[in-house]
Amino acid sequence: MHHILKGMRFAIQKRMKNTLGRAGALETAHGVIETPAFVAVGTKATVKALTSEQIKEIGVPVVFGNTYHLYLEPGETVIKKAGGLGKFMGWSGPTMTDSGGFQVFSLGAAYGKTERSKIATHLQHTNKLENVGMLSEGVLAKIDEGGVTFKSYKDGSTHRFTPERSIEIQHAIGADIIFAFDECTSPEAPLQYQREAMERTHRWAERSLREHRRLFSNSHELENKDTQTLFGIVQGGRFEKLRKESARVIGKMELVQPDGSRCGFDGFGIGGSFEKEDIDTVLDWVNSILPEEKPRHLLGIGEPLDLFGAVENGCDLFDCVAPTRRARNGSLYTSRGLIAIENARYKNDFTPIETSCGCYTCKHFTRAYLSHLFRSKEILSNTLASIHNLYFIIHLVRRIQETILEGNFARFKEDFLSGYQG
RNA sequence: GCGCAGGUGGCAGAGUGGUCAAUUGCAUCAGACUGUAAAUCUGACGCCCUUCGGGCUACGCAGGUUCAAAUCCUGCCCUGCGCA
Repeated sequence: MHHILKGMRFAIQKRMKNTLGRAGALETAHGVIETPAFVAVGTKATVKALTSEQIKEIGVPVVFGNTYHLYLEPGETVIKKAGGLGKFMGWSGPTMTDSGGFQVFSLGAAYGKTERSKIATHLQHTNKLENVGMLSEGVLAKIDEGGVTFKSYKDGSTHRFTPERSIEIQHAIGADIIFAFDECTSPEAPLQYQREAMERTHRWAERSLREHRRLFSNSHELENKDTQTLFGIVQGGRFEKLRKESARVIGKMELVQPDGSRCGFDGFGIGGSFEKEDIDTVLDWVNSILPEEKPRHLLGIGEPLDLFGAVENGCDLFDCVAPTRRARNGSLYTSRGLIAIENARYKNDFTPIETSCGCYTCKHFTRAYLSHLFRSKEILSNTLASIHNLYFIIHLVRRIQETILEGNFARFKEDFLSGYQG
């Protein structure tokens, strides 16, 4: 039985002048994503504190689950039996899964570090390989050529991910867009290690692609498997030479199919670690090389101010835990910058978080109420704050998309930046 | 009235002669958070001086012992429990 692989349709509708930015539309089996778009992170098949009904109302275009976490619990077979990630969580829109590559970093090199951000602000570069922490005691992830051996952060049990296993799990989970298994390195990793890791990530990318195709050709279940698409991930840290090399290798990586046709990745993830100031530069290097007709997902970024630069430098999709995590920690977005809702000054502030905001929270509740919910640790605080923050960031990116189409992105950016204190 | 237990920083509650301006939790006041080990984490928290550091006042009240007391002694005040 031979299926024609539909592949993913991505249409660029408008390109910005003098930058790499563009607006487009990405078609999935569960709906069209207008890009640029912000992807809501739903690691464990839940956008924390929100129901699928709520995320739909907020306007979330895609939900981003995590292979490692879903594999640990409830296990991919449960999700497969449920009918896939979307059905499992009662979400009818598009879904994506991360490959588990980020956990190589957060459970490996970053494990136990007070500073475990992938965004470095005060980097102390080193040339010592041991700083990567790949083999040290207590670390929960160990990397070798074949894959990564993990210890569960939950019960300490040992598990192993290979590119093939990650893809197999992602097929079972069944998201519309899945990612190749990669290694996200520490921002502190030296050039030599970054090169090693990048080259390994390239070999893993090819194995991921091969396994993805193999599972398709072996599959007797039609379902919607032939609509699942795979993104390859560009790495290379903060090094120009590596980033460009990675973009070239991943961008043109292809397999020859048994029928003679060639297939590469359906889109690209841009991963890894950055110094805050370098993000735009790195994106410019990478996106000038990646095939422009395919979508690019900037992994794990970002904050409002990061998004403008990322869009101008050619990215189409973004996911970030910031809005939901910040929300749960009482840090709320406003057009003038973040506010810490628990601060004493909001105890008697009976205005909404943002008067002009159209979200459910702002339409019904005051800062004083939110402040009270957080201070008294009421569970509703998480939900109301998450609704607001997600709405804020999703609509910010939606405005970006609209203004690109309308041709006044530059104006919108200027207006936003003039008000927002980062 | 008698017996027993006890009075410590906003609260709870450690400490029971020096290393105590005093453990810890809560509360309070700030800060952090970027492919979620995160409803988490960090810091400050008697007063004064510029940070290091230094000075001052403190463990119910008043005296005392001692080189040295939140810690020992005496008296007083107060609280809880039990007995009359």
